[in-house]
Amino acid sequence: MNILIAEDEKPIAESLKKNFLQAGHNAMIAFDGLECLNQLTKIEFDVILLDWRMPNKNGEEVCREIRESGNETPIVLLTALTDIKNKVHALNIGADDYITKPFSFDEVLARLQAVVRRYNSSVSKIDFGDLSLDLIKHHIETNEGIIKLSEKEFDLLKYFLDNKGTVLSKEEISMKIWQVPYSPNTNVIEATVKNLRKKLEENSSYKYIKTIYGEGYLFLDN
Amino acid sequence: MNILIAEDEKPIAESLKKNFLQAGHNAMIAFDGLECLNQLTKIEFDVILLDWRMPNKNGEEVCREIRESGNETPIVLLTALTDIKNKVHALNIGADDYITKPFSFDEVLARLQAVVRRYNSSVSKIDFGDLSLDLIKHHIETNEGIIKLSEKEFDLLKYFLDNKGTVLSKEEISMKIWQVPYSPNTNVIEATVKNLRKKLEENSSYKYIKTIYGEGYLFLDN
DNA sequence: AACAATTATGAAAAATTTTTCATAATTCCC
DNA sequence: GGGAATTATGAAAAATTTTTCATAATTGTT
Repeated sequence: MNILIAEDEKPIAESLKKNFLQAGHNAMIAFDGLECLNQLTKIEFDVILLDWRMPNKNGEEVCREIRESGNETPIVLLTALTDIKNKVHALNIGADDYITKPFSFDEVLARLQAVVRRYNSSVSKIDFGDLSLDLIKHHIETNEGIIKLSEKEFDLLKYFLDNKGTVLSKEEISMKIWQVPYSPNTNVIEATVKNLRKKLEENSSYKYIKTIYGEGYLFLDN
Repeated sequence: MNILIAEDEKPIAESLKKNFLQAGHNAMIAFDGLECLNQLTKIEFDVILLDWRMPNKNGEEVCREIRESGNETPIVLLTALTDIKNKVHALNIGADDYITKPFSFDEVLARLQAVVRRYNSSVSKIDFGDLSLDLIKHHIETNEGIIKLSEKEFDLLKYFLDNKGTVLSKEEISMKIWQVPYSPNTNVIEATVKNLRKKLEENSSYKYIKTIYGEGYLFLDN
């Protein structure tokens, strides 16, 4: 996991970082609110551990600004306050969880992992190469914008993504996407592959769909 | 929200119930672990508030059994222990959150709502009436089978479901579904509503989409 | 290299979805 | 109840998607 620690108390921040590294994760420290927001524009984190009290924008402001910018990275608030109103409040301004100081490192890690687990299972996108398939909106998102997909193109791409790295025969593709046994007197599959390839290759430098002569198609990420 | 309170201390359970009802929710009490499991086989709840210490199976056992039965209803544990090991443990046996006693009612409610919100956003189907919209496959599932939806029908239905109970003006619908400001010299909205209504009403006895004359459309479940 | 089998592709045809149009039905308000 | 405004609807037109067709290009085999 890639963790951003936003905490102005140096000993706490560094002890957390040390423990995260030891547990096999990656962690960076931001010593105030502005630095935290700044880091987020540059690097993508899996989770943000955010102190409630910080110089240059406090946790609440930072939390709100993160959400307003459309960033949905899970946030866990670290609060020294026992004041319950703030805890309740935290969940309402877009934080995903909070931990009351003093805390044990085990508790912090368990909370972060729980929050990340929930977030990942709630995400309805599949990333591949430099593209991302939105499973709800049925389109591809790129750095440049949106690629619209027809229904058949979406179904085929999703099938490829669900089976990347394995060769899919025309028989399998036909059953899954057209719900009919493969028949050689149509070439809808080839035609659809062609159109999907075109959309992918016009928007990415990767060549995702390989042809395995005599066997089928193979989808690769890299 | 439909809430199951599993708590053996009568005053606590009943005070919680009273407060939930007052806040406009529905709540039932199970006074021990077995009763809790029993209730769950009969009624579907939105969230379970589970005391850690209970006669006839404690919170941990109940939590584990609920998950083993395939039930994914969000669970919030209520724990009198300050023992951190148990808190960490709670998240690992399938609970979604926990609250340490003593708690304020506001905190309990905020936690429950946060957990339910997260759960709902992680689910890829939206149930309404006797139908269910599959957000990935873009079709409706009924007891009798599948209703295919065109893209515009899906978008519109999802928009209705995301805003059920509130009147949506044609201006709002036009912006959201067609990405253009509403114009009275087209009637695509009416036409699409008509087609969607037809599919819904051919497959359900509910009349989901109400017309609010001069204001817009209102989607209702019941 | 030559041949057969397989895959790719542009363009046309067919099918479906989306939108428009003309008109009917309903609601609101006096 | 009558009239204006709003909404509903069937059918046609337009746009898009899906499939087919004819042919080109590529691959594996000998």
